[in-house]
Formats: sequence, C-alpha cells, structure tokens
Amino acid sequence: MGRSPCCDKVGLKKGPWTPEEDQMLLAYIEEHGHGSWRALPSKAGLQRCGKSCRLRWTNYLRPDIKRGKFSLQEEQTIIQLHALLGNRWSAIATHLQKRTDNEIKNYWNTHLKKRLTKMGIDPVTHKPKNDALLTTQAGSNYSSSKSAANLSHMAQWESARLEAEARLVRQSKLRSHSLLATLAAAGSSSATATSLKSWSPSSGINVHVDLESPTSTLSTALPGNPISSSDHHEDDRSPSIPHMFEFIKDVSHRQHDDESDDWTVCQLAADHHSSINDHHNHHINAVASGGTISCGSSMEAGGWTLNNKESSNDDVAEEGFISLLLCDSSTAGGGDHQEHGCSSEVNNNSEVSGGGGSGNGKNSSNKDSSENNSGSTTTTTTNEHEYYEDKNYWNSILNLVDTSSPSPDGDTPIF
DNA sequence: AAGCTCGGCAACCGCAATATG
DNA sequence: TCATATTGCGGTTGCCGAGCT
Repeated sequence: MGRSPCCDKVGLKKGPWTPEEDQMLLAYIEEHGHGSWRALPSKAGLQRCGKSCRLRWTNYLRPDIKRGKFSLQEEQTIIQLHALLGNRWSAIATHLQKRTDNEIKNYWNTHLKKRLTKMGIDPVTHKPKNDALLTTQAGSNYSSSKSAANLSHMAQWESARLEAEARLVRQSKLRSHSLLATLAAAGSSSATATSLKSWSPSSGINVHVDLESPTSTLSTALPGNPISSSDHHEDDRSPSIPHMFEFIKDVSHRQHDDESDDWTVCQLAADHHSSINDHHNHHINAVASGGTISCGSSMEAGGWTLNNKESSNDDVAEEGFISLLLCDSSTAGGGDHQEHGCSSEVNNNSEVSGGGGSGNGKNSSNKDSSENNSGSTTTTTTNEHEYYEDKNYWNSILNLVDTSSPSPDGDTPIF
C-alpha cells in the first residue's frame, strides 16, 4: 500500500515535547476534539506530524492516564494476560485501566521480563526454563526452544480461543434447542418456536430469551446447562492455556525456596487459587456478534441469558472471552467446575475492576476505557481490540457446530 | 569532580489493518 | 474493485538521569 510517511516533511519538529506544545495540543483537543490527526497539527499551530500528536495524546496527555508505579496487582494482571496474549500490548492495556500499551510494554521489557528471567522463567512461554529444556531434550517435535515458544503461544491462544468460542456457541444452542422443546411441550406457538429456532447471534432477530432466572425450570433442568459438570469434564481436550496457571502454581511452591526476590509470584498464585475456591459469582459475558450470551450470576444456578441486540458489543465480547479463558484455565486441573468460579485476577484486581476496588474513575477515551459494572465481580467493558472481527464469524462457528453431532455431553469434535 | 555505564521511558519508525472516495 | 488516506500497533531507538568508579 503506497503510503507516504507522515513525518518526512521538512520543518516538522521531532523529539521530546515541550510544555508549550503539550498545552497547545491539549487546548486544541479539549476544544475541538482531535478529529483528523493529519489535519490537527496545522489547526493547532503545532510543528509536528499528526502521528506524533496522536502518540503524545494517547501516551501522555490523555486525562485518563494513570502514571507512576505499577501495583502488584497490575503486575499480576500483565503477567497473566501476557501469558494469554503474548506481546499484544494494546489488548493487555484494555484490561489495565488508565495504562497505555506503551507504558505496559515498557514496563514489561524493563521490569517484568527481567524478573521472570531472573527467576528462571521463560518470559515468552511463561514456563520454567527447565521445562522447555526438558521438552526439547525429550525429543519434542519442536526443533528449538524458540520455535517451541512461539508455537506454544500461538497454539495455546488459538486452541483456547476456539474451544471457548465453540463452547459458548454450543451451550447457547443447547439452550435454545432446549427452550424450543420446552416451549413446544408447553404449547407455545409455532411462530415463537420458529423465531427462536432461527436465532443466531448475528441474525438480528428481535427475540429476547431470558433464561437468567436461577429458579426457572429452563435454567435448572436443562441437560444442556452451559456450565454443567459434564460439559466441563473435558480435560482430555483442555487447551494448553492452563499451563500458565500450572506454572504459577509451581512458582508458588518454588517461591518458598527462593526468597531472594521481594516480588512474589506466589502471591499471585495464592490469590488465584483462593479465588477459584471462593468465587461463585463470577460472570461470564460473551457476545456473539449481535447477541449477548451471558453466564449469569451464579455458576451453580446456571444462569444464562441470551440477549439479542441490534448492535454488537464487541468490547464486551473480548472481556467476556478473556474472562472465559481465565475461567477455563482455572478449571483445567479437574474437579467440579461448578464449584469453580473464574479466578480472573484481572477482574478481581481492585486496580482494574470495580469489584470493591478503588474508584477507577471512568473516563472517556479512545482507548482503555474499560467500564466497571458496579456490583459485578467481573464485567468491564472494553472499547477496542476485538477478536471477533468478522460479522459472519459466529455464524461460521454455529455452522461448524451444526454439522457436528450435537452431543449433550459437549464432546463435539470441533477441532 | 569528572567520566562512564546502565536502566527507564518517551518518542519514533514502519508495517498492517481499516476506512474512504 | 481499487487506490489512497488514516489509524492502530509492536518493535526499536535514543535521550536523560541515577549510580558507580
């Protein structure tokens, strides 16, 4: 794509910004908004390229930026999300309110990566380096630890992503089918059944099926309970994403042997496991394009709503998916999943989520404007970096699931 | 006190994705 | 549909201050 560099014009200033320039940019944006970044410098009287202005605003001048030392919880969140997402700093920043991707990236490179390395942990794979070594020595298919690391990350992410998505869709479909059956049995009109049957996340059909009530027979008696134990006893298919939590657990033990670093991963692990055991109110929100699937207030209750919306809410989708991944990870070690809420350090992070945390003043921003839902242990709303980019994405998954035998035990051979 | 080294961070670079005409 | 403009993002650079010799 032939694109001329924006900063190659003669006479444009580069380098550090002066307070005067900051003031000019700030004043202009406060009054007019940034509009087109390309046009902004001339309008604001700045001898800068638009890109430089945008970066300055995004990384420094924005009023909703938190600066200063990272808290332990923020560090934990970064590490966890990095294990999940790799170097996708913007995605990670979405879950760290008031922190920019650049700041997180810098902090990772200058602090966290070194600490992990120092502790004998591969900052790429988030596994103890010995493990990687053993894997390689044991005749792994990977030719090198480096390639293994890369593949590991990609495979972990993709596998977990696909499985989570498929599970969401499968479960929502089971819900829908079960509801259909129930409605049919109850003598519901065929028209209603038809409309429900034709529901798809992207259909845009204005049908609101509320299965949220824990006391509803629909919610409690359906075999396709989305968080049913049968559905979650799929450890043989579990993605490798839980490695990071296993690793954290390992580190929590080894921390007892290595007290040299005041920075403690064991704290992270402790919090994690604590929340596994204690959390029963975690919400999973996942939005298919045009439709909301939310696992409601209680896993045990199997609360489950399908909210078909005109406009998609992709930011919630991402948040929900991250939550789902974390939740999935937390349960990968076996056991009764209904007993496990999502650990989600991200969402329990008082710095990050509203759950009993500090104010987290909400701000309008073009980035990182995650919203905390008051009273909810989870849900923040994010604004960008969507993983569900394709309008037909969920339809494709639905079709994929459709072609598979819809087994109630959730062993649909999707992968 | 001067010079050197190193770490932290703001800013830049360039590619990719997306929007627009 | 294509070309171009714009924006987003991740990697990298270089400045600056703190600490050390």
